[in-house]
Amino acid sequence: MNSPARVRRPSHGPGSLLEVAVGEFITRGYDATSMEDLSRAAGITKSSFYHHFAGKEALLRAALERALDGLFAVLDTPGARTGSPVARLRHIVHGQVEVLVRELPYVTLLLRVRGNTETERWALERRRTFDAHVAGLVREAVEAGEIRAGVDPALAARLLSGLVNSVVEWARPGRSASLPDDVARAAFEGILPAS
Amino acid sequence: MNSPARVRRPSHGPGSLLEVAVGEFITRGYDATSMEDLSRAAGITKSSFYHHFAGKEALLRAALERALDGLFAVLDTPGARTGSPVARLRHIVHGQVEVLVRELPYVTLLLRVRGNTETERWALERRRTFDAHVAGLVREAVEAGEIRAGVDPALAARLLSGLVNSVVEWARPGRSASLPDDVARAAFEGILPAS
DNA sequence: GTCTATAAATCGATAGAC
DNA sequence: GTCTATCGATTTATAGAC
Repeated sequence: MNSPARVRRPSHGPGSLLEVAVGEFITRGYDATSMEDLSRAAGITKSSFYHHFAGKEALLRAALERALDGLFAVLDTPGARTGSPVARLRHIVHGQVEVLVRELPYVTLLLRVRGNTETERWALERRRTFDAHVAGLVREAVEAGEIRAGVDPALAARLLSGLVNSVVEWARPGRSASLPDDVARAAFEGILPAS
Repeated sequence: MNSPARVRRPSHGPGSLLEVAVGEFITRGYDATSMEDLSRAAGITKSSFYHHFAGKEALLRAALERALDGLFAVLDTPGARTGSPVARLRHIVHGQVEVLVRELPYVTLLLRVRGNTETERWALERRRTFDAHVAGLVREAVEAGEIRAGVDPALAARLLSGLVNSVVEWARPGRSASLPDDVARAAFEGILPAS
C-alpha cells in the first residue's frame, strides 16, 4: 500500500508570489509598497517572504526580466528579421502590442522605471536597446523611401514608441484580440487620417 | 534721506521651494523622496520646510494644480472654441505640447499620478475631464466626416493622448521651438506616412 | 523664518525556534 | 517553509527656543 496522500499545504511557489507582488507594485507604486504589504497580500508573513526572495529589489528584477524577455523575443521572430524595413517595423509593432497585453503587469512596471537603482538602470538600458532597434528601422525605411519624412525620423520613432507603450495605461488583459492590428493600423496609416 | 537699503536675506519663498521639490520628485520619484531630501536640496532644515508647506502632499497638490491650470487654459483659447472639430483639435494638440514643454516638470509629475491619495485622485479626475474633451472632438470630427474612421474613435483619442503626452519622456525645456508644430503634424498627417 | 531636538510610527531585513 | 520577535535605520511631523 502507498502511504496516504499527503494533504497539499497551500504553499506559495516563487511564481505566484511574484504575480502577487507585481500586482501590489502597480496599484501602490513600487516605492510605496512595503514588504509588509506584499506579505499581507500573499497571505504569509514578512519572514516567509524573505525565504523566497532576497528582498524587494529581487522581486522587481524578476518582474523586469520577464517583461524584457517578452519584448526581445519579438525581435527574434522571423518577420522581424526579413522583408522591407517597413514590413519588419510593422511586424514588430504588432508583436510589441501582443506582448504588452499578454505580459501587461510586467511591462507596465517596466515602463514606469526611472533608473534610481542599479536594477532599474539595467532595465532602462535594455529598454533603450529595444527602442534603438526600432528607431534604426524607422530611419532605414525613410532612407529607402518607403515612408515620407514628415517629421525627423528620430522624432517619429519616439512618438511611435510613445503611442504604442501608452496602451498599458488603459488596456485590460484578455480583452480586445484585435488590439495589435488596430494599434499597428493607427501607427502606420495615421491616428486621424484625413477624409 | 531714505533708510539704507536692507540687505535681502537669501530667504526662500514658497515658489522656489516648490520648484526645488518638483525637481526632486521627478528624479527620485514622489514616494521615494523624503522631506529630508527636499530640505537638503533647498538648503534649509526639515522644520523650516514645514513652515512653508503643510507637508509632502501639499507640495504635490500645488504642483499638480499648476500643471492642470496650464492644460485647461488651452481649452479656453479662442482657437479651441471656434472652427471645425478638426481645426479645434489641432489647435488643442499644438497648445498641449506648448504647455507640456513650458511646464515640463509639473506636467511630468501630473502624468505619473496613479490615484493612491485623495490629491492624486482629484488630479486624475481633472486629467480625465481634459482627455474627455479631446475625445469628444475626435468623435465629432469622425461624425462630421473630416477624418476617416480607421480605428474606433475612442481608441484613436487614447492613442493620440499617448502620443502627445509621451513628449515629457524625452523633452528638454527650451529646446526645439518647432516641437508643437512637429507633434501636431505627426498626429494629424501620420507618424510614418507612406511614400 | 530658521533652528535643535525628539516623538511616534514604519521601513527593510535578520535571528532563531518549530 | 512558516512562524514570533526584534534590530537599527529612516519616516512624517511637532514642540519650542531664538
